[in-house]
This record gives sequence, structure tokens and C-alpha cells, in this order.
Amino acid sequence: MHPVFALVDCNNFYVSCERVFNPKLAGKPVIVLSNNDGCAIARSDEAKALGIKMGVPVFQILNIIKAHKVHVYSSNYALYGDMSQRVMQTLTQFTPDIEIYSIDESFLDLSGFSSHNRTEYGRKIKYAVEKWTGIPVSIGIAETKTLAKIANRVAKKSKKSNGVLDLTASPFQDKALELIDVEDVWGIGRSYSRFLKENGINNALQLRDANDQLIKKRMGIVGTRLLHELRGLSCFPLERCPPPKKGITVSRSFKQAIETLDELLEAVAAYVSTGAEKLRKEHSVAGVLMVFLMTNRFNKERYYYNMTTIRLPVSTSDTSELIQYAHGGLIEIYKKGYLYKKAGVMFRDLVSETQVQTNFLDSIDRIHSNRIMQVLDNINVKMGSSTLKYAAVGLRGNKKWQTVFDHRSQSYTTNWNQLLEVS
DNA sequence: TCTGGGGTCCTAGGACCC
DNA sequence: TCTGGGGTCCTAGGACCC
Repeated sequence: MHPVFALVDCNNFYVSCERVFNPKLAGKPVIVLSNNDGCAIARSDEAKALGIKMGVPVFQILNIIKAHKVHVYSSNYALYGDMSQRVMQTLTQFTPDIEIYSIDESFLDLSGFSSHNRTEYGRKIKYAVEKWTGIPVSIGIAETKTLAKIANRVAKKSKKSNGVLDLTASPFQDKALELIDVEDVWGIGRSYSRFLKENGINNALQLRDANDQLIKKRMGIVGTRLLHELRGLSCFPLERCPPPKKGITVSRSFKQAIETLDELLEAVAAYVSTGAEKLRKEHSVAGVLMVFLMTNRFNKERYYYNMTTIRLPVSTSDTSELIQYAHGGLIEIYKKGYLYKKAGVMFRDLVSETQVQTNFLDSIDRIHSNRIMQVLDNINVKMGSSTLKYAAVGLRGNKKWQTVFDHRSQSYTTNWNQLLEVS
């Protein structure tokens, strides 16, 4: 029997989250910005209609923002994460066969439903999510994940489908595929779409019917699987429980460029702190630590990037220990005389904290340091993150590297001090 | 002047070994 | 002048995703 997937995708998710708590934004152009209020990363339909592209730097669209009174928000990940959980919880009420694919998308397994019930069930799901969370969603249904993605896209576009489209055994499947530009197919990015267009393949239908050898030669096994998926042969099963993370990265662009090693040491200490916190939340320890720093990547003159890899003698999630190693690495790769714009740390070779390989030369009291980390995490959870932090992060406020969010909405759902006022 | 962050998978090539 | 072949492991870079 063929599997059947539904892809539930929140419409303009970050914008929709802002709208839930500020209904006046309905029907108006709204955008949400990346860190440091740098780029537009979410746009309402009205903002898209104004020609605001995904990822465009804000300074390039200031005139559009002004002329059309676009509402601008800094990103508020605490809020979006919380709203995401509510949406996913609602979906779980409908089926336990769910794969949470990203902050705003889930695949559901609908194989058990007969074909004439699926659209109706999709409508029920859509209605429930909107009613219980305030977030509008679209649902695409098909035999493979790739086709479900396409169905979802058509569902969003076409008035007739009204947000839910079942493409399984549909006489309109070819028409739907024809509507989808090849660059909008899941798995086709800039480089592949250029190649495909050079070969006269412009939409999903032409890609489905393309020559296998041509695709295989340029896109390898990835391309072959993609063709299978478009032809209705499922290659990507539903992943009910996500596999454990392979790495954790924390990196930030600085608000202002910095030159001195001292400031970089502070920034890196801060990134290690958040990373180690994430590590402990996952109950993992890292075997490898990588540190990198770079100048502005858009300035080709005087560009510098460097990275170092540190194998830790004993896998750990201890903040102060990791800060020490990271500082060692940073000193190694720092070069004087550059204007640095970004730095970061990566934890790799993660394993569960229960299976740490101890080292016979290890001189650290790990039971003691584990207890300190627990106390630290507990206080920061209860009193707000970074209530307690390491001196290495720096005590002065107003740091050049610190990320800014000048247009942030309140943290309606996650902070007691900022509950929505009802008037 | 101003340009996000965090992931995964695949592949090619080098190092090393027998 | 001739100077193997094959396997594994690791890494860097490319491509893609949200």
C-alpha cells in the first residue's frame, strides 16, 4: 500500500505569531527581521505583494517600508517557539503519526484514511489549529513528501482549494506540477535550478519527466531520489522521533565590528555559555569544539576567516571548561589588524552524558562541576536566562558585539511581566 | 554606514594502510 | 623508463533546508 503524507505548514509563521497578539496587523504589510534587525525573514502576503523578497537587507527596502507603512518587528524566538509548540500539540490531537519537521511545518501520516475522507479531515485540522492557536495553516496531501510539499504550495496559491489540497490519485496532479516553478521544488536550490533551466526544465512537471541520466550525472543520488519522489515513489519515510543532534552551533554577527582580542574573548565566552546550556538540555556532552571568526563577508578586501578544531581530552558540557578551551582556540586564530564582524563556536562529536569516556589523566572533579552546572541552569530557568553568567562574558553592558532587537514585540506568552493587557 | 542563524547530507580528495 | 590496487577514514566544501 502507498503511504499518504499531509504537510501542514503555517502561513507566514512569524508574522502570524505577531498578528495573534496584535490583531490590528491583519490585512496590513508586516515583516519580521533577522538578528540585529538585518534582513526581512518573514513577510505577510501584503508585504510580499510589495515586492519585499525573502532575506533582503532592511536598508535596501527602507523606502518601501516608509511609503507603504510596513509594520516592522524584530524577531522574538521565545514567542515563536512557544506558538509552535501549541500548533504541534494541536496536530498531535489528530494523529500520533507526526513528524515535526521545522518550527512551522509538520508531516502527518494519513495512510489510514480513505481517499474521500482526507480533504475533509484536512479541513478539520486546519480549522482546529486556527481556532485554538490563531495561526492560519495550509495543508497539502500526496503520496510522497515532495509531492505533499507541492500540494501545499498549490493549496496556498489557489483560491479554489481554500487552504487544503489532496493530490493523491488526482486528475489534476500534472496541472499542479506544471504550476510549480522548478526552483520551488523541495531540494532544488539556486545552483540546481540554474542547471535545470539551461536544460529546458522549467517546472516540476518537466522535472518529473526529465531524463534520469541527465539528472543523475549532475545531482547524484539526491537527484535520483527527487525524481522518484515526484513520480510517486516515496523515498523519505515519516520520522516519528527525530534522531539525536550531530552538532550544536552558536554564532552571531556583531552589531558593530570589533578589533580587539579582549572583546572577541567576551563574545566567544557568551556563545560557549549558550551552547553549553543547549548541550546540557539535550543531556549530551561534546567531544570536539570548534571556534571560528571572520570579518564582514561582503567586504572582499581585507577579508579574513579562520577556524580551529579542538579535540577535548574528556567529552564535556561544562561551561567554564569549554570557555577555557575556546579561548585557547581563539587566541590561536586571532590576527591583529582586522575588523571582525562575526564569531562562533561549534560542538561536535556529541554523545549522551551517560556514556562519557573518562580519561585516566583527567584531573577535573566532574561530579562537582556537574552539580555547579545544574545549579546554574536551575537558577537561569527560574529567574530568566543569564541571571547568572560567567565573568568571562564581561560585566559591562552595551557591548559592541551584542545583538540588538530594536523593534521587538512583547513576550506575551513567555514572560509574566509582559502578559497581554486587555482593555 | 547598514547584509541572520542553525542544521543535514553528499561528494571529492588526501592520508594512510595492507 | 618503469613505479599497483583497493579499502577506510577524515575533512572541506558544496548544496540544500527552514
